[in-house]
Amino acid sequence: MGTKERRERQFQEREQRLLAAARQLIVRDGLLNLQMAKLAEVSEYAMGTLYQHFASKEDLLVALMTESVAEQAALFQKASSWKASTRERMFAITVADMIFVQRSPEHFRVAQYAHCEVVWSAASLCRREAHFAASQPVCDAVLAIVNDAIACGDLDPRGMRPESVATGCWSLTLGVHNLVHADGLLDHFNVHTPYFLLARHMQHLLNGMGWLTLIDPADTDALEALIARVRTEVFDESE
Amino acid sequence: MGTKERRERQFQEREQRLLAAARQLIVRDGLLNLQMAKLAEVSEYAMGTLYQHFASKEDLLVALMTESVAEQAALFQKASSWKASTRERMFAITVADMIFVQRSPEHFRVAQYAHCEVVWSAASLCRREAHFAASQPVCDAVLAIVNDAIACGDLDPRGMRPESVATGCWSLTLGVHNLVHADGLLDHFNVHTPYFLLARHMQHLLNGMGWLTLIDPADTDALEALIARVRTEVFDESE
DNA sequence: AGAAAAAGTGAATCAAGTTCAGTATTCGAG
DNA sequence: CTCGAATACTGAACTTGATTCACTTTTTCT
Repeated sequence: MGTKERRERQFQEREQRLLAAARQLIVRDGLLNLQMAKLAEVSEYAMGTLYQHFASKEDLLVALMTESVAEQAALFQKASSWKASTRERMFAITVADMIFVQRSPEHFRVAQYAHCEVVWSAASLCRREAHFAASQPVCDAVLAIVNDAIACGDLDPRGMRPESVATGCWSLTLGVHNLVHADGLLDHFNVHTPYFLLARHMQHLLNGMGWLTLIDPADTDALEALIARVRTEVFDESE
Repeated sequence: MGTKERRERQFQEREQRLLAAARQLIVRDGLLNLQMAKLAEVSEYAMGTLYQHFASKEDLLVALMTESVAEQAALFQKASSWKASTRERMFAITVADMIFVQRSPEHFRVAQYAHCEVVWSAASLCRREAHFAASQPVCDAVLAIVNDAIACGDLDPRGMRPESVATGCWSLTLGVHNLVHADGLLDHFNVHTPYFLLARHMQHLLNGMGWLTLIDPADTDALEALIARVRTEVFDESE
């Protein structure tokens, strides 16, 4: 009989509901004010029940981040399998990230926090492993593009392994996310459209690697147009 | 009489001793295990005395980060005022960062954590302002190079403000720091010399911006040599 | 010297995460 | 359908560690 299976499924469903409730609380009150007791209250479960799902508060945060990463992976997949040149597909990854940040504004704050030693090491091993597993498709989507580019001659890696190529793009993106989320840092520094700037610097980086077809990063109109095109063509987004 | 002044000076000295003790505790036991009670014990002051200096534990962490930033600023100054081409000076900033991470391995973990909303917003306003103030020389050192490069024609910003140029380099660097400190992420991703890779990607980025004199990032021997040269020539480091 | 002010102390308080003994529900055999 | 076992759920009690504040000690200044 499927009793066991049904139980398992209901357990998973509840976990999703808990995560959704936690996410809502974070969006509403901020990460700082997330409390297990409040989560228990709004989700209408007892404390003990929460702890059936999450070994600790930190565990919950890692789970939350992992859930978001699955969404990110879906966007990256779309970018990766777009029928376009490898250079355009790589750029589409950056656009995917821009869209992701827009759709899940809380994700990056959670991820930044959850990646800190303090939180990460307090999460259970299996959550951490699940997070790695969920991140794999994200990596794969990017690596597929890099490999295609090398295979078709768009990119001469000149001794770099595909992972090393990808790490450059990844770092640049991650760095911008960090700056954006560090309080009023960028305002203080007079940078007001960080993600457009990311797009431009990504083009600098790709040009610098010699990834064909080179484009002119200074042509901001063309860059805007490209972003808009990717948004509609790959992600069915208007605006 | 200088009673007030002496008091003030002794208070500052004690604060430095407290920060040093906290840093030692973090290095020894990890950020996770930093406890105010332990700090009180090793520094031989009472709890209440600690709280004369730091409004909260978070406040202490921000203070710790600010202290490190001053050290970073000193390294960046050296790089910025090096008598060399603007391109070389800009690259020296990256090397300064590599040295900084080496010298203060705990800094980045603390900074990553302290920049999270959870910690940052729990620190006192004046600590946060002090942190901005301490960061200013770091920004200035980089901006000076960008401005010089524009002035002497090494770099055509093509519509970017100097801050935007700097933000690209900053993001790339910050992103690498993040990846390095995210547990076993890079190992898992098969990247084993992240800071050398950073150097290479920085050259890609600078080349991509058209920052003269262009160099060949694929010539890893030359890159190693350049790093070594900057280390000895600018920072009096052997090895 | 001695009163007032300032600085220092650490036990008590408080907040929030975590546990677990007790209660309720579900399951499956008879 | 009933009942005992197994499983799940509950929330009050416990624990940990940050923070406070009534009290003590030291310093200052007349």
